Amino acid sequence: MSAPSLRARVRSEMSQEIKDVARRHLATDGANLSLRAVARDLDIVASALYRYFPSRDALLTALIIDAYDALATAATEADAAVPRDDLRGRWLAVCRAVRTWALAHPAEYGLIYGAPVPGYAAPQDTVEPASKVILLLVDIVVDGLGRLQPLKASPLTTPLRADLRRLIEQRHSDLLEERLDRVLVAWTHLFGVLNFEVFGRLDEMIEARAENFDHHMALMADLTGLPR
Amino acid sequence: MSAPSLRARVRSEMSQEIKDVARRHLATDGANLSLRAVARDLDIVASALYRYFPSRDALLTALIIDAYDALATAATEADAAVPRDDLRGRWLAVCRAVRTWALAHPAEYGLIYGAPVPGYAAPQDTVEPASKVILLLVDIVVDGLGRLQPLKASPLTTPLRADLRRLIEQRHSDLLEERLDRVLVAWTHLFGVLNFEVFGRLDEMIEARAENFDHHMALMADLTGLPR
DNA sequence: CTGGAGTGAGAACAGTGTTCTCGAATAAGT
DNA sequence: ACTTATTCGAGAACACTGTTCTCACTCCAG
Repeated sequence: MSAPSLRARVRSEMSQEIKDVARRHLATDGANLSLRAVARDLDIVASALYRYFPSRDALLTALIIDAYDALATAATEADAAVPRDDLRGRWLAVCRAVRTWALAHPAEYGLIYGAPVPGYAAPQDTVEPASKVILLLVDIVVDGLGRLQPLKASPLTTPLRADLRRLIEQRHSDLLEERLDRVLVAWTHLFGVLNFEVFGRLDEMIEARAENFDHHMALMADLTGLPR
Repeated sequence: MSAPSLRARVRSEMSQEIKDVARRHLATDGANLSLRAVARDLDIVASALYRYFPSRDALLTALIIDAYDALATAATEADAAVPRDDLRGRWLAVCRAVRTWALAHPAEYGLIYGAPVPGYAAPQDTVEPASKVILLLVDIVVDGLGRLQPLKASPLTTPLRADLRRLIEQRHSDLLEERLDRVLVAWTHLFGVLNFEVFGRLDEMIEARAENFDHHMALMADLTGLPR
């Protein structure tokens, strides 16, 4: 669409460069990101950053959104690379992609799945990319309707069933509440294992991390009723 | 024993008071804890804090240790209040106690189960209280040996089995590798749900939080083979 | 060609963790 | 009981931080 106005182009390039440097600092300093240090690396004075991001929080928010997006595309691409009817293959591919990304970018993972800073309200821009992974898992199960294994009974209480019903109607898929429940269990577990692994809670306990992860996610596939 | 030397007593009282104030600040400011703000609340100058804690990190470490201890005793007491042979009752009591504590102290929970700051190595003092919850869960299962339900097959790879074997021998209990594996799955899941709930990832998804939690942990009890 | 917008530099302000020095108070040793 | 040593808090100082303002300079549009 017409001229991106050279100035606008170098501007977005500069924004990108700032985020890249900030990301690099994130990896070593964690969430205590120093604007002045970022500026130094860019041979720029700190106040100049404010032409691109109105505050430190805004920069962090941009990094958070980027992280969600990167994770989502990694998972989506992994899913797309597996034949549609290989449900377990897709399931494992998505889970492994999430893990691979998380291990490759621990600081950014911590930014989005660690403890949020109190008072920092996640902007609306983050909710859509944040829900991408669970939607992928749901899609896999939906694609398997008719071939899924029956679930061992585990009764849902009425209020919980209502929550599930609401979620199903929002996306107007036609899953049973029990089935969606299991997907949510699996989704919860996925990030439970990853938090433990990325945050170092498995150190000196489990050495066979990859095997452990695959095993956990296979159990979750069973629990969800994916056919073998 | 003997004389706690009045000076040592007021010293430990002061340390306690500092931690209390710091805890209060933690709840509102998150991990960016300001020493000077804490000092102000105590009508003390910031440098005076260094008589009690050699650095800000040291104060945070003390808070972390306290948090682990508080969580561990909450869980232990909950377990002790249920008849020994009511395995599922004990299981649910422990899980609920962890949840209750986490929801009552979200900032401290985030401190110990959120993303760790890079470069901050958890001191040795934290590993023992940190493993208390999983040990409680293991104990419940061990107390049920002979009454446990057989596990649906889900083969363990050799390296993973070796990890589990090593853990079993460290504590010289006589669990099967498969059984310990399920306890670890349940343990992982416990903190997976709690991270989601405490860090707000269930907002606008699940309203029936308590029911959801109980349901998840009951599923984990099933998966571990606790008799009904 | 000229006004206006976009950009970066620099100074300034309030806040931070940390170190050091210096009196005052308290405990310990003789 | 008197002196010596230790502990404590205050205060100043240093090197940082995020943020705001003002001031030049450059670029593009009318």
